[in-house]
Amino acid sequence: MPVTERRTRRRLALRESIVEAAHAILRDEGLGALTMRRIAEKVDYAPASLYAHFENREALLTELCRQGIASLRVALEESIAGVREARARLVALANAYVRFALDRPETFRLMFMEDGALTKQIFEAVGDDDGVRALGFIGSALAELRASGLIRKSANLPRLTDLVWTFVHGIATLRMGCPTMPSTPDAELIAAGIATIVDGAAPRAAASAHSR
Amino acid sequence: MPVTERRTRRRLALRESIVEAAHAILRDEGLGALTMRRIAEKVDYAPASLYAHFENREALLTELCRQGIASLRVALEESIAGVREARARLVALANAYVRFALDRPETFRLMFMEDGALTKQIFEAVGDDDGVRALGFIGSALAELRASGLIRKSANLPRLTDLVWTFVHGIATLRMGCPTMPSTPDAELIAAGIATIVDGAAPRAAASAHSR
DNA sequence: GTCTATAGGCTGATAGAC
DNA sequence: GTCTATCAGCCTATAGAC
Repeated sequence: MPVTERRTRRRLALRESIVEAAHAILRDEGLGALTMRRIAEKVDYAPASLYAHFENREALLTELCRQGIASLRVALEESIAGVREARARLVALANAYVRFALDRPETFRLMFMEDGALTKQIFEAVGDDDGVRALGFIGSALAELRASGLIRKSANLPRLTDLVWTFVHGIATLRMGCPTMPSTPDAELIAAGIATIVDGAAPRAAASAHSR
Repeated sequence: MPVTERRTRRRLALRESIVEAAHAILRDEGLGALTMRRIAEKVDYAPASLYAHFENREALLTELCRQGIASLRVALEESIAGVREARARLVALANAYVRFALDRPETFRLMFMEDGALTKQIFEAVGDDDGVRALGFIGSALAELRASGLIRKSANLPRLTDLVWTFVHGIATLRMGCPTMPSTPDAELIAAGIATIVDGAAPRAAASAHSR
């Protein structure tokens, strides 16, 4: 039945264009401006029509959140493509994370700073595909550092991962909420932070191998 | 003129009760529920009457923000009262900061996560009294560590302060936006983070004086 | 200073015709 | 599936009487 197939294709295309419009509004005008009416206007449909494609506003936000996580994963993945040294990869990941937050602040807000319950739910629903894998990049780099002897065998990898993540998340959120406050430039802060964390877990004798 | 004095006292008392009501709503129901109507209802006045005491809603939010910063300063100050060791003071400050964020999430949100412009303005307006001094506690503890030789003389103190602050802020914001995510318990994460940062700045030979 | 009344918006969501 | 019309509510802020 090629007729129904064409139909569902069209239907999906419309659904996608709704999400795209929502995405643009979120990016350009913020979450507060993201109303069903505004989206409808942008896709040139009546507001009521959107409810044939999304149960309600929250379902739409959930979809935006989902796509945001996928984007972040891609950005992180690209940031380490071709970077061979595990330590340099950590720095690249940190920079990409902060850049994502500053480039798409409203998306980042929606993903991580708005509603803890929603965020948790999304991360769980998305599962291994995107959410957890984003963190996995950090964990992998650290595991490689340990395997190559730059981090001591006894190091607590999950805790190191959490250290890196909270630190990087702190830069992103502080930059967003308090733009001028940490006066150290991002790149310098990131470099110093990663160096501190990695060196802090180095085998005793080689502790200052990379520090100045 | 004791008559006008009584009047201004009453006026101030009412103003304060408005702020208190607003504070309670913010704490219990969140920023979204903080409307002029809701506040008026709580203080048992007509909505329009509030405008005799605050120019508009934003002025009220600004006041809440101001008081939030003062509270945070007090919490930080109390956390280090009687703690003699500078290193232990850093840990106490970090714990107090995170605890404040989790105890009063909506206030913390308003102060640091909502509107960068507002936050910046408040911090500047408040001046040395509260805002900057809050950070000063961290800086002072680090300066003392340096003076006592636990941190090397060449250490970049402002950068170390930024490292500590962004790290701690990261724990707070991640806990709020993504409650279950960093699986390391707060206290452990804080202890590990502060230890890493302080030890990372220790004089070369004594680098692992405190680490296990 | 406090009130009532209201201007002048906005919102998410639904009923029911087509 | 899409529309129009609308429900039922919310909001900030102001005018003007008292």
